[in-house]
Amino acid sequence: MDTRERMVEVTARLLARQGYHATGLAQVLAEAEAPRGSLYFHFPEGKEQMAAEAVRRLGERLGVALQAKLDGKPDVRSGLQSVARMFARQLEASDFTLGCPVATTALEASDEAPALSAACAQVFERWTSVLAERLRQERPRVTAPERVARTVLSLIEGSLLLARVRRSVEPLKDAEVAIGTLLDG
Amino acid sequence: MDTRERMVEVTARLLARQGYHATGLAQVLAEAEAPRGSLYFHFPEGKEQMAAEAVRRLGERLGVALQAKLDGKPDVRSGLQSVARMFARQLEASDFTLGCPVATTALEASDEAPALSAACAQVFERWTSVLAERLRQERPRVTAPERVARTVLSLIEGSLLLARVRRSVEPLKDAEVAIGTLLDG
DNA sequence: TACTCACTAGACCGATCGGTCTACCGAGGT
DNA sequence: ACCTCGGTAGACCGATCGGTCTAGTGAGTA
Repeated sequence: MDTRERMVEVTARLLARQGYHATGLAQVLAEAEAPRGSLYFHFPEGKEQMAAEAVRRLGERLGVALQAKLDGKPDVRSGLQSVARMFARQLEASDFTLGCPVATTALEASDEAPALSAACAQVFERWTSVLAERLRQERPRVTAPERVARTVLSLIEGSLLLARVRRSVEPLKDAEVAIGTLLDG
Repeated sequence: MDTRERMVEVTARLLARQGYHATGLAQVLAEAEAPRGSLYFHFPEGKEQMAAEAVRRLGERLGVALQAKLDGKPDVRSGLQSVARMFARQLEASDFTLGCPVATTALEASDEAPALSAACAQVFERWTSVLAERLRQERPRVTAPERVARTVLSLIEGSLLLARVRRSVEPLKDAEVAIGTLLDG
């Protein structure tokens, strides 16, 4: 794994856990065992550019996982509920430090780091399309699958936020139930 | 308004807009027109303590507003939908810089600032109870109003996050519809 | 007047921030 | 052998971070 790769990977991990501002370049470089010079060679625009790249990677990785979960289950509903359970497991296993990998960064960036914010928006957009596409495919007659997808994503994001702060997976369990209501109720 | 008051007020405003790490003491002190010494007189534990106080204030303020909205509408459903619309208005009016006033801080604090994180948790708890209480009162037979309240709060928080990042109130409009489904569907 | 004490005022601290700069290394081409 | 050049290495920069410290101020009390 080359230096650039290691830097992106480390940054991604740190962004997911502690967000943008709490992640210093010194920490990234130490964990990636890379010198400072390499950072500005690979990312001429500096920290924000590297973070944007890391966010895109996190987004794609989770996008693929999401796709897989949805394809691996008989219907969208159970697929989404299994996603909620996956997040619950991840939260507990990480002592409530790993929720949505980009949420913290997305909020931090939203009014001072346009490039980073754009990367986050792009990631959310992708997740929404994955979900909407699967909805369209399973339920051809549903109107506005994008809206349904966005609503479910909102619910999951919100419950991840509450769960993390509360240090309890209850909000995710509630969301799991609510997903059923939203899709079929 | 005394010095302490001004500091809390300024901190609250800045936390809502830019979060915890992006809010430096220098900025707070400048905007509050207070000297550095006063900060550590009023908040011996420093920045985190002051931020926790500001978060509690933000929480109570929004809690009261929430209560008022719910009491001022004929039923919980229309009350909550009006809350969603209020947030949509606020987001647009602020050029998408003002969503949930504590969400950014809550995520940032969740794994490195326990006192601050606790204040955030407390705030979310309060909002949940306000909503649950109103639910219990309007629909005595509903089971687990706390769960319903938490679910709706998750949905609103998530849609505020998406809306802010997307710079569009669409997610909030979708949430408004979904609130109806969750409560009555 | 003299003493107290809650509070203001801001100089100062070491640490860390993100970013720049120059020197260097080493594989590939000629 | 020599040069080029993609990339490493890390010293160094000014700015800013949160926090500490001492001096001073001013209203209240005896």
